[in-house]
Amino acid sequence: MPTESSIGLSSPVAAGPVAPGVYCLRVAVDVPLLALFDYLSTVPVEVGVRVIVPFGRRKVVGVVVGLPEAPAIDIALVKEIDQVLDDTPPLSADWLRMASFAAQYYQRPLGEVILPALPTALRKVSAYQGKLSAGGPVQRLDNRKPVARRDVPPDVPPQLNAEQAAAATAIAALRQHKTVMLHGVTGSGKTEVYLHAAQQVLARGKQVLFMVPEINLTPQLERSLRARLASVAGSGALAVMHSGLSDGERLRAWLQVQRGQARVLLGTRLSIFAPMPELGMIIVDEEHDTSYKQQDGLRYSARDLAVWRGSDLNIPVVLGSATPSLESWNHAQTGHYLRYTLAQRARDVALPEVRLVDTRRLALQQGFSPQLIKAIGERLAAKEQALVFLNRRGYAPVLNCSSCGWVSQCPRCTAYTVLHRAGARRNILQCHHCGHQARVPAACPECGDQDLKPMGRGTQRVEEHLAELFPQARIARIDADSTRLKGSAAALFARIHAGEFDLLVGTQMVAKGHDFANLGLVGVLNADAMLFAQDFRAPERLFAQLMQVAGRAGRHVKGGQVIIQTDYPEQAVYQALIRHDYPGFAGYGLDERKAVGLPPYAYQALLTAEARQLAAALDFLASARRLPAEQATMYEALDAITLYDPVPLRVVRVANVERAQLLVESTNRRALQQFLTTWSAALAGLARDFRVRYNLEVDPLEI
DNA sequence: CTTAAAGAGACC
DNA sequence: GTCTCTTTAAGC
Repeated sequence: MPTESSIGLSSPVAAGPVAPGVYCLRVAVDVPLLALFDYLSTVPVEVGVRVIVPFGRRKVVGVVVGLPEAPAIDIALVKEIDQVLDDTPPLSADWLRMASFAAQYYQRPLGEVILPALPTALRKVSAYQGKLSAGGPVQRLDNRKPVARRDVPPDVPPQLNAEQAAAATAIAALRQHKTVMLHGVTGSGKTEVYLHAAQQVLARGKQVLFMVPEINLTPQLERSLRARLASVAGSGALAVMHSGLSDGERLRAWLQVQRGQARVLLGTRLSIFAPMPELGMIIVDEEHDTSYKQQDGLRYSARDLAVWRGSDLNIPVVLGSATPSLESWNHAQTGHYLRYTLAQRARDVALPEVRLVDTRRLALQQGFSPQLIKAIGERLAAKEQALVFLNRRGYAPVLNCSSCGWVSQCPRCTAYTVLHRAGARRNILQCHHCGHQARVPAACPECGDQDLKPMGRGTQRVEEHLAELFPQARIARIDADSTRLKGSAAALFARIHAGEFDLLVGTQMVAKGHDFANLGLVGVLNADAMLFAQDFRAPERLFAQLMQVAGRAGRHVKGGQVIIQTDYPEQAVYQALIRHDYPGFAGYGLDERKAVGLPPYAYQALLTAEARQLAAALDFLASARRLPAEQATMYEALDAITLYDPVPLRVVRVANVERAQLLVESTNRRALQQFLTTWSAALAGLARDFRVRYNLEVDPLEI
């Protein structure tokens, strides 16, 4: 039977020995079981210490999370631990509290939260085999001194404007937890505010966690952090953490922050789980960015956990964005969050003019309106750069038969395959869901017609067309294909910044973070594709994306301009964009959400099932849906919970697996949590009966 | 009669 | 998840 406190932590106070010289340890191991496991030890061990324990036939690394007075099962069945790996706990009580909260909130076993959060070297038994020192615990955490960083001369902080100064001063003055929303238009200098506030926190001897959505896109941020923080915290005070690090690099960064040698951690979502014993402030830049949500395993929101951790540690949390999530904006509106607005661009450059081109009655040339072509020509003539932006969705070039209407489709997924250029001359069809590749057929497989044409415009075709229109222009294409190789993205952006290109064609990748000095025009070809997506957050995302890509224009050059081609210029999203009016858009969006009872006015969880046959997935979900009513006595406040009908996913089949989902909703977060805890415990058995795989996601971003 | 593949269940 | 034991099916 699972222990009563199977997820929660038990008291960290050492219980007395079970017998003279025998201690009981409650250990979390990385298995998908909602239980903790008790072991015996002949030496006292503290909570937060790693141990090697026998688990079934194998040995695994576990973390001591409790010291119960006695084991939860018959003591005769309890095994003895193999080894103690740490003298002092590398994981503090507050770190374990956060892990425990995440495990409960996201309905996962504690061990599945704790162990994957550790660098691989610290959770692999193999790392310790053969290193046994006789009689005592093995060498635990690496004790090397951090490699001294090359000194960077501290640069001179630019003068803050009044808005920046007010925000920075107020944030730095906070001596207890408060979540601060820093709402600043692109180019308003949010980073300066972060840096100023961070310096104050560092000067008080505290550590700072600085989270960004994607680290590779912001090398300039790392540089300025390094330069600016050196004067306050010394060189070597910055550690960087993201998924692109090697095991060794990750371990070193983890140890540096865990020992307090690094004073600032710059990292992606996974850095929320970094142990920081003297954490004094958490900054979440671009808080609306969906990269903060982990999409597999423990599906946590690093931004939400940052707010929780800040509250638990009683330290300030700063959420910055030009286009905050409606969840965060709502907290600011209701006064839960403190809000500071940066309305002025830091440099003396006006926001770009946003123009809508109504494409309903226009003859488009390969997707380009005459207005956009003309505007591009003008910018090129003025020796400025122009960027053509494409939404990936609905715009990928599928292969189409002009006589029978056949469309290239993936044999394993309910999705079209997309035409790609592989190498110099060969074309292939690739599925974006499962990666399946096929040769381009010589003739239509349905009717034999040889007239197969790509439909829709991928970046490649847009690039080709622009080359025809502007033969003298040097064109760079920036998408997943052209930046596949490691380091190639950085190299391409370096060439762009060096002015080697006149015209840029790109997808989402170009929207984030880049400061193109000479960019005067941004053209958006197919904004509408996202407008009518079934996901209720689609307009919010479209607004954020367009606002962000618009912000690339005219950061330095005067008279920056954005041209958005649309069939629906009257839509609220576009109207708000013209006015650069995020608050207006957010107010409208929140009213809509309130009217239909969507987040942030409701809380959701999504149960997804997959099986070879869709029917099996749907049957499982239908059964899961009936469960609460059938076992009503096990549940509290069932009437606060809405269970919707199971439905197939929009892309039903991926890699020959068919998927369906069931949405759970409540206006009461606590009730939903209670429900999920009871429900999820029953799902494992049910899934085995139906032979389906399933996943329960709390606060899903896409439904 | 032998071997392989698919379920069941524990894991402290 | 991983490992083991048990049952059931396929192979010759």
